[in-house]
Amino acid sequence: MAETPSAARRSERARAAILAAATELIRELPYAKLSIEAIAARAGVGKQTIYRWWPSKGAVVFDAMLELYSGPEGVVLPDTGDIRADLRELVRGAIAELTDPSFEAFLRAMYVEIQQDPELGAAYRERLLLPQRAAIAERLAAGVRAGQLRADLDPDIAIDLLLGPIQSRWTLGLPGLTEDYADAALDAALDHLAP
Amino acid sequence: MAETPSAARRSERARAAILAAATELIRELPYAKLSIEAIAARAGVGKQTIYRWWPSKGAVVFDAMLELYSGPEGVVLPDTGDIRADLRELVRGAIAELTDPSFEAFLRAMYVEIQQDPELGAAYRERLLLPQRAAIAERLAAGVRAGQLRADLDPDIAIDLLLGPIQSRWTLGLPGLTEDYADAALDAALDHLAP
Amino acid sequence: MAETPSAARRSERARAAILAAATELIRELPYAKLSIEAIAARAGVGKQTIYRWWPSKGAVVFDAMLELYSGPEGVVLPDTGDIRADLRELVRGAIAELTDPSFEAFLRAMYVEIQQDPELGAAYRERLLLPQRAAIAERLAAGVRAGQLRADLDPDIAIDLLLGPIQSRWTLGLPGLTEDYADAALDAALDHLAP
Amino acid sequence: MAETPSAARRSERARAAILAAATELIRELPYAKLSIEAIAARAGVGKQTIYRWWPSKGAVVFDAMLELYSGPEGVVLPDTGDIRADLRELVRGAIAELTDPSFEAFLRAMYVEIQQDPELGAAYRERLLLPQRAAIAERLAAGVRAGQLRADLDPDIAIDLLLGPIQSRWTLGLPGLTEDYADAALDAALDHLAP
DNA sequence: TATTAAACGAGACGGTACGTCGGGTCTTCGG
DNA sequence: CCGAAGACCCGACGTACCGTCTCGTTTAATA
Repeated sequence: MAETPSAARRSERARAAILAAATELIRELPYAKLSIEAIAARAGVGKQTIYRWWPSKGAVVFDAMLELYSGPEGVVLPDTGDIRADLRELVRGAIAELTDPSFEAFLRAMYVEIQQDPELGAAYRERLLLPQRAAIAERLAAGVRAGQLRADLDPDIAIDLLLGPIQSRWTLGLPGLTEDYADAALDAALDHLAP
Repeated sequence: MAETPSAARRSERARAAILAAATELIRELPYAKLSIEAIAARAGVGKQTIYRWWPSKGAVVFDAMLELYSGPEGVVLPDTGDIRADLRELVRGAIAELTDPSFEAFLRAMYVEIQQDPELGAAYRERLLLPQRAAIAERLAAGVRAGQLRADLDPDIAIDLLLGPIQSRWTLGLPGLTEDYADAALDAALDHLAP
Repeated sequence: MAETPSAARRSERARAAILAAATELIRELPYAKLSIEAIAARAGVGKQTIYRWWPSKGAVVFDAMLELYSGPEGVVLPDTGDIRADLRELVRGAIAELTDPSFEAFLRAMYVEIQQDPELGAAYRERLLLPQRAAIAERLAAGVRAGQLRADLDPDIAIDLLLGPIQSRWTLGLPGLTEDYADAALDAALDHLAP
Repeated sequence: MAETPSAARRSERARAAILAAATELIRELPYAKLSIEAIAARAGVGKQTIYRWWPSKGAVVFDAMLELYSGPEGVVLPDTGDIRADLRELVRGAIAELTDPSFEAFLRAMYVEIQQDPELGAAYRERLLLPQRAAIAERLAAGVRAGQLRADLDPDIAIDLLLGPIQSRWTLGLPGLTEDYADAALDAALDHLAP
C-alpha cells in the first residue's frame, strides 16, 4: 500500500507519526471529516510527505489499520480438536472485533473505501481478508480430515455461511449482534457443515 | 427522508427534476465525485432548493433510489407452493439486483452512507430493508405452516443465512457472485431450514 | 421615489411599517448588511410588497430618510438681519447634522447609493439637495440686497465655499469636524462673500 | 493593505494578476457587481489566494488604485514661483482626475468603501489623502514665505477651501465641474488665502 | 569528513465544492 | 385584488480541502 519512491531514505519517524495521527483521528472524527490536511497537521508533517508515500486517504487508513494487526506470526486458528468450540471462538471473535469501538471505526472506514476504490479493495482482500479466510479454511480442512465435518465441504461456502450473516447484519446496522446471536448462527451453519 | 418545511408549497417539478438528476449522475460518476452542486445544475434548480428539502447528498440519493422501488403494491414474495423454487428465486434475484449496473451504483452509495450517517441508516432499514425482510419472513412462515420448513425456524437467522453470504461477498468485492453460487448457498442454507 | 402601481389600494400600514423598519435597521447594522429581506421581516411584510413600491434598497432608505425631514413647511433659512450670525447657524447646523448619530447612518448610506445609482442621485438632488441650496441662495440674495454681501456674488460658488469644506472632511473621514472648525471655515469663506 | 501571512513566499505573479484583473473589471462593471469571484476568475487565481492577502473587495480595489499612483517619487506640487498659477494647476488637476473615466470608477468605489469600512478609510487617508494634503501644505507654506499668501494661513482650512467645493460637487453629482468652475472656485478661495 | 541529493516541514498556489445568504420573481392563500 | 408568506432560480459569499508546487532545512549515503 506504499513505497513507490526510493524508500531507502524514507523517514521512519514521519511514517509512524502519520499512521499514529490517522489512528487517533479516525477515533475522534466521523470518517468523512477526516482530512489528509488534519492528519499532516496532527503528525507534524508536511502534506507532501503523505502524498509521497500514499495515494489516498484510504490507503493511509488501511496502513494504519494493518499496524494494529501486525502480529508477525500470521493468522492461525486454534485447533483444540473440538471443531464446534473452535468455530464458536471464531464467530464470537468476529462479533467482538466488529463491536470493539477501537476497531469499528477502522472497519467502517475500510468498507466505505472498498465500495469506491477498487485498488484499495484488492489490497484489503489480499493483505487481510484472504489470509484470514485461508486460515479458517485450513481449520475446516482439519475438521474434515478428523471426520467432524462433512467430507464434501466447500470451504468458500462454509466460510460465507459462518461469517456472512454476522457481517451483513453489521454492515446494515441491524441490531442484535450478541454472543447469543453468534451461537445461534453457528448452530444453524453447522446443520450444513456437519457430516 | 424529506418534508421538513411546510411541504404544501413544495414544487413537484423541482422535486422530480432533482431525483432524476441524481439518478442520472450516480450512474455517470463515481459516488465520491457526485456533488450537490452537480445535481442542482443538472436538475436546473438552485442549490438552496435541495438544501431546503434534504439534509445531505445521501438523503437525496436515497430518495432517488426509493423512487425506483416505488411499486405501490408493497413487497411480497411469490408463493408457488414449492419453497425451494421460491427461495431460489429470492437468492438469484438478490444477486441479479446487486449485479445490475443500474442498481449497483445506488446500493454501493447507500452502503457508504449507512456506515457514516446513522439517521440515513435508520431510514434505509425502516423504509427498505425491514419491509423486504418482513416479506421474506412471511413466505418462510407459510413454508413452516406447509411443513416444508422446520417448525422451530427463527426467521431472522434464516434470512441472514440465506442472504448474508451473498451480501457479504458483494460488499467485500469477492468474486464468484453467480447463479451457481446462489444455488450452492441456498442448498447449504436449506440444510438448516428444512425439517 | 415610489408610487408606480395603482397607489390607490396601497396599504398605508405596510408603507409606514417598512419605512420604520428601515429606519431602525439602518441604525443597528452596517449599511452593507442591511437587506431587503431583513426590512421585510422586521416590518412583518412580504418582500414583494417592498419590491412592488420601491425599485431598490436605496430607494426605501431614501424614503425613510425623507420621512425625517418631513416638516411640511419646506426649507427656509432664518433671517435675523445679521448675515454672519445666520450663516454661522447654517454651518454649525450642517456639522451637527452630519455628526448626529441618528442622521449620520442615513447620510452615509445615501452617499454610498448616490455613487452607484444615478436615478437615486437625481432624486436626492431634486428632493433634498437643491431645495436646501435654493433656501441658502435665497438668504444670500437677501444679504446681497442688504449690502452685507458682495454685489456680484455667485450663489453656487458661495454655497460650495460655505459647505464644501465641511462636507468633504466628513466624506473623507477627516477628524476635526467641530464648531470651532465651522467658525473658522465660515470666516475664511466670508473673505470672499463679504463686499 | 495586505501582507498578513509570511509574505515571503507570496507569489508576485498572482498579486499582479489580481490587481490587474480588479483594475480591468472596475472599469467594465458597476462597482456593486464587481465580485471577488470575478476578480479571481479573471486573474486565473483561486479565491483563497485573494482572501489570503486581502480582507475585503475594497482592500483589493484600494491596492489596485495605489498601483496607479505608484510613482516612486512621492507627491510634490510644482513651484513655479507663481502661487496662483500653481494652485490653478492643482484645482484643474483635481477636476481632471475626478473626471477621467479611468480614475473616476476607482474613486467612487473608494468613497463607497470609506463610508462603510473604517479600516479602509484609515488606510486611504494615511496612504493617499494625507500625503497629498501634506504636499499641498508644503507649497502653501512656500507661498507664505514668499509673501504671496497671508502670514497666518491655516493650511488645513486653506486646503479644504481649495478642494472642498470641487470634491463636494463631485460626490453629490452636481453638474458643472469644469475648468471655468475650477478657476472661479480658486478665485473665491484666494480672497481668503491672499495677504 | 565533506558533498550532495533525497526527503522533509511548511505553506502558497489553482481549483472544486461546501453550506449560507440575499436578490428579485413567482405562486398560493386569506381577508 | 392586495398583501403575508415563502418557495423558487440564481449568483456570490467566505471556508475547507484537494493535490501540486516551490521553498529553505535536515539527514544520511557516498566519495
